[in-house]
Amino acid sequence: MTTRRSKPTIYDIARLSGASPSTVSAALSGKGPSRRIAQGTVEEIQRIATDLGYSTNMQARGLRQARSHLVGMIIPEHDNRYFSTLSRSFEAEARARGLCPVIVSTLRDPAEEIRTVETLISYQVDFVLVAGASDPEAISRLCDAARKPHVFVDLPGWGRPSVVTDNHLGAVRLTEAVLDAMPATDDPLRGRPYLVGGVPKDYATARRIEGFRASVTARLGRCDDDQIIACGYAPGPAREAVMALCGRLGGLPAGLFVNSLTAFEGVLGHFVQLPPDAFAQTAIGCYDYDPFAAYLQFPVYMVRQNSDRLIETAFGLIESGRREATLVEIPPDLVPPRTIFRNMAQAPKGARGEVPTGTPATGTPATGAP
Amino acid sequence: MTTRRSKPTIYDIARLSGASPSTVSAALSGKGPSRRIAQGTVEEIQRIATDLGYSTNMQARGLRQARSHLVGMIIPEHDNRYFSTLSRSFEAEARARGLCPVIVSTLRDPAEEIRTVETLISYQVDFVLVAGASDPEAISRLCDAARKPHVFVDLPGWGRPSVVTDNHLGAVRLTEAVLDAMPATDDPLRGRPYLVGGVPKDYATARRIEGFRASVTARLGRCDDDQIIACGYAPGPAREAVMALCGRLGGLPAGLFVNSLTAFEGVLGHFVQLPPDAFAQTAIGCYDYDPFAAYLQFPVYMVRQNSDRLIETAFGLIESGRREATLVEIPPDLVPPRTIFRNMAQAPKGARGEVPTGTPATGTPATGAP
DNA sequence: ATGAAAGCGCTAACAA
DNA sequence: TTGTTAGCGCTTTCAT
Repeated sequence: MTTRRSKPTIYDIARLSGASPSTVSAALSGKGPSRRIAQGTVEEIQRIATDLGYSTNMQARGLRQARSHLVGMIIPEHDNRYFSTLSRSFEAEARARGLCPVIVSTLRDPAEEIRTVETLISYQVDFVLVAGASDPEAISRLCDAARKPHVFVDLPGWGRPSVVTDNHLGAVRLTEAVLDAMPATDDPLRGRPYLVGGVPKDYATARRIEGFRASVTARLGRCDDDQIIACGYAPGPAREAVMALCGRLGGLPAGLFVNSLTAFEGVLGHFVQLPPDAFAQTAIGCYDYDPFAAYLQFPVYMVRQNSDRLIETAFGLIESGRREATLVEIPPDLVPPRTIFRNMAQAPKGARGEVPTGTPATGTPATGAP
Repeated sequence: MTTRRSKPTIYDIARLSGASPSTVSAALSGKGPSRRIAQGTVEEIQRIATDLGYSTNMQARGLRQARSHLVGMIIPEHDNRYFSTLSRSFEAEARARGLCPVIVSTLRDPAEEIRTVETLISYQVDFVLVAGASDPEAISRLCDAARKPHVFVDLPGWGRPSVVTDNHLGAVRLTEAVLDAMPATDDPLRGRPYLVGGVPKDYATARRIEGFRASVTARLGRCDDDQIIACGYAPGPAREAVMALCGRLGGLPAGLFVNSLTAFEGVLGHFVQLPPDAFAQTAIGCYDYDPFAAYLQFPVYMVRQNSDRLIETAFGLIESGRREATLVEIPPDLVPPRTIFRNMAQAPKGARGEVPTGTPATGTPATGAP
């Protein structure tokens, strides 16, 4: 094959095959049968195309068809195991449909969110999934103006098709696990569980707080406002918040519900300062799952959202063409700790007694021990 | 603003403003000055555009300009802290240039790599960054045929512009940290460090093995082949490999160099089966960094690659127009453990004596302790 | 300082 | 079974 000076087009193939451009186009996009092109012609055209290293110019096709076969998703950040898992699911689902996934993060910046959605629209993406948006309504306005189908994931849009985790259920399960694991204390302040992290105006956080409150109230009779410390998602403030809390209580609380992985990173930033036995009297849970976080020194209960189902459902909503208010809730899983505390026989003083059972935390089931 | 039946184009704006489409085009793409359009005209056009909610159709622009303003990057997987950090850097760099980032993962499947590159090319991406490719030469052939500038990141391409971490240096540093932390043992087999994970034919793994061997040989006089267990990147095989190793040695080795985060996930899958004091006599290091992995029960030394510099440099190479063989190596950082073992005063029996210093492992510096 | 016209590569109607 | 034609929305000469 000689080096061409520019990319081959269907006109090159038309010339070489003696067929017309439209025949080439049809043959190359699998429309041979419906256009009833002769088998031989199709094969000849394909052969030449392969020879030439031809590939369809998707911009031209997209311009003509008024769509792009691109599908967009916006997420707050890439380097977060929850969102990167959503990305994985989104890619799989897009590919299964022959679409090209475009995943862009917004760093939780509302202005960046808007700009990103505008960009995706100007590339004529076929539709967009919006995960963890901070201003859903602004996004919906934009998409509506451009007639872009869109579905909210993780955080619901107002009166829009949305698919979210059953945050209430997840929070209840996590809170109950923490309550079960909490040691009894006489100290009235340290004896209560606390929730740290999240943005109260976010639907997800609000629902989790409700679940937390409900569980705590059911178990302990009450849940006070100072048990809720919604200091945002970022690690820094979460670290400060936990530090302040520990200062206030004179030590770690008996129970801690951390509301996101990023907040948990911050919490660990404080924990690293504490002596090892500080954790013996504390039960810890984290909403969202990260395999490494599941292996920390102290047992951590985690909530794993069902990424595949969230995304599948979102694609389903898009394809159903729904535009009315719809809120689908997907139940998450509670993942018990997978720490070395599992083997109780050799557990050091200070380790607590639960032997977690339940499903393994990663795909690789733990079999056989020495 | 009334609801339009389809997206407004420059022709709508032309009609409304009385200007011609070409004037509108120029005014809207900042070419007012060079085309010397009257200030007033430009402003009027912009006003109407805003009114209409106009946004450029990038497919049409791209078709005309024979480029897309899209830039592609392929990575092996999204849900891996190393690659997701590369994604973050890539996005930042793309945005700084007014380009739209398209990041697609290939799940380490060579066929998927090829398909993905073909897809990116058919969307006329301006250039592509290739991270962690398993078949760089095939990718280069494709890109060359399409005259697509491309740079390899993380794993070099053969005779192509590439920017990689200084794997040798990183491995030497990590190995030395492990060697320093290794307890002395009489057992000749357990007393040696082992390297687990990676693909020997990968350049990165090969260089790391070289570094490992060099350090081990310098310190211990020799390094045998059975100390290198390159069982791939996936968690499952890594878990099996470590399990087998422990079986062979009758316990954990004194030193363990894990060659990737995914392999480390597998290693932990085995560790979870072991009694807590099993780790007292082992020094552990992991190539690549994950904040949660940095907080595990036992101290873990980690190598953090400089994502921002890798990506910046890659963009630089693209922009310089280089096509010849170039290999830029970026030195990585050694991140000391940030475990609760830091506070030595209260460290339990079995904890080792180093108080790690050096740079904090996350962006949030650890200040003030209770 | 601005307009007219051509054309990027493709597909969809309509002819034949 | 295939070819002809028009046009998607934009940018870019070239004219004025």
